[in-house]
Amino acid sequence: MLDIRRIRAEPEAVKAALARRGHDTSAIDEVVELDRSQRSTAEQRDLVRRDISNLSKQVGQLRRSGSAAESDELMARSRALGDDERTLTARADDLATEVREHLLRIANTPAPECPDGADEHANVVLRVENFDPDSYAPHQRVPHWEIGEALGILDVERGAKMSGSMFVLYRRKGAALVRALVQYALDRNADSYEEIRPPTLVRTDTMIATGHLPKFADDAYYLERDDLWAIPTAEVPLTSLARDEILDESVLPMRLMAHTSCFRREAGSAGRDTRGLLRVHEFDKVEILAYTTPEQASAAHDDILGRAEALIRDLGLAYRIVDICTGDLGSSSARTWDIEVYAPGADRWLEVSSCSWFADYQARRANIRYRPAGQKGTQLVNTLNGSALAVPRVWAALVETYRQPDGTIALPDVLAPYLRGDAIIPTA
RNA sequence: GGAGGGAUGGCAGAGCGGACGAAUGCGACGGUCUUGAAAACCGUUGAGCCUCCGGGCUCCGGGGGUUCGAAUCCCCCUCCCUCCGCCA
Repeated sequence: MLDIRRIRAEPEAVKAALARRGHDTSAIDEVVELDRSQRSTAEQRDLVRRDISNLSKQVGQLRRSGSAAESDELMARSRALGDDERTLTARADDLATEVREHLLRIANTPAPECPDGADEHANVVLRVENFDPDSYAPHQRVPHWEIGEALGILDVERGAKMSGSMFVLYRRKGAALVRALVQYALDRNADSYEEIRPPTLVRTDTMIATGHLPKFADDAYYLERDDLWAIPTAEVPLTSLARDEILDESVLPMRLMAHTSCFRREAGSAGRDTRGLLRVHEFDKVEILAYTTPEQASAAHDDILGRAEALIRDLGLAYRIVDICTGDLGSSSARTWDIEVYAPGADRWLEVSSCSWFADYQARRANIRYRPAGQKGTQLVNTLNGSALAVPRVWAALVETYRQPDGTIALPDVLAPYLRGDAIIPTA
């Protein structure tokens, strides 16, 4: 969430920044007003509390020195203040809750460099790599759902039978390829990212910390009986790893990575991209994430993008880097770069990575701070993360790109060690 | 799932309802001493909010309650530990 003091100090600047996203800014005016009453109510409450506390101290002293009549009188006066205190406290608490509820629903302000635009059409393609639309042969122009079925490596029908549409089942070398991609991504980042294997079911607070709740509850799977949420990305547990903690500056930047299943209801996109692996409810992903000081954030953002890009590049896929515009930016993010991979069979660009800088927006929700060396006090960290590798769409692009004239698939050699030495997927 | 024990500052660990934001130890930081370091000694050392910058308020796992006054008493919840049961 945003800093209430910043909103208080420069409401117009914050409104202007949110307007770049196309968001309604009336919530800012409301929160400013609520905050004003909250503070004045809290101040009145504090004054009453001070009086009660002073009277109580005197009562204690009088009791020891034995003036019962005097202490009885002070007790009566203090008791009378109790009602005021309760009323003011209740009012101040209600207002504080309202302020927080507003703040939790206000998006992050986009970075100044973020391109302006209303929706994804205004995203800016920064670079296109390894792509020549005329270089694809007819045997590569077959969509992966057809290839997958023909080779017996992707079973959409059985997936739907056991779990419903948009749940898929990988088989044989298709399943091995999932595992191979996961391990490839983990191994390539093990030099500076600590591997974590977090829970995939988390509490509500954990979902709030990253900004996935309260606003986007419909997008997540929820287990009512146990009050737990299925994570949509490993970003969720990894961001809560340091929740409510004060880190030593020497541990920053703190880099983490995790392979998890990710669960998405895709409530808003029913009927869209339903073929094959374009959009599925459950998928594997390797996420990389960093906690940094504000000064380290920019370099960490470059590092995350660079690592995600290197994985795709070394798989030999065609891809492009996209600068997400203000209208398409995720609500917690200040700046996001996507990597999209070209799938020649589906003939589409598929988003396979999203590398985001959240500034201190998530850190404030999650209360993650550090002690700047040599200074007293604490400061909020910055958080950043990116998908190192999201399996299904990369799987799809690989299978389509590397399909041979004879229908087999010759995967890139970098994956061979993870496929028991054999990067060929034979015809069934 | 059943029975019992616990949760206090960076860590360890005290804390008869009033002088407790909290003893003590360790750690960390600053200083003295030393060629330098160690040891010793002295001092400092939780977080947050508001402020008319004088100060005020909150926080002892979380939430309610009793009281003039709660770390301390009562109730509920969460988590941790021990034992039993079940189990990959």
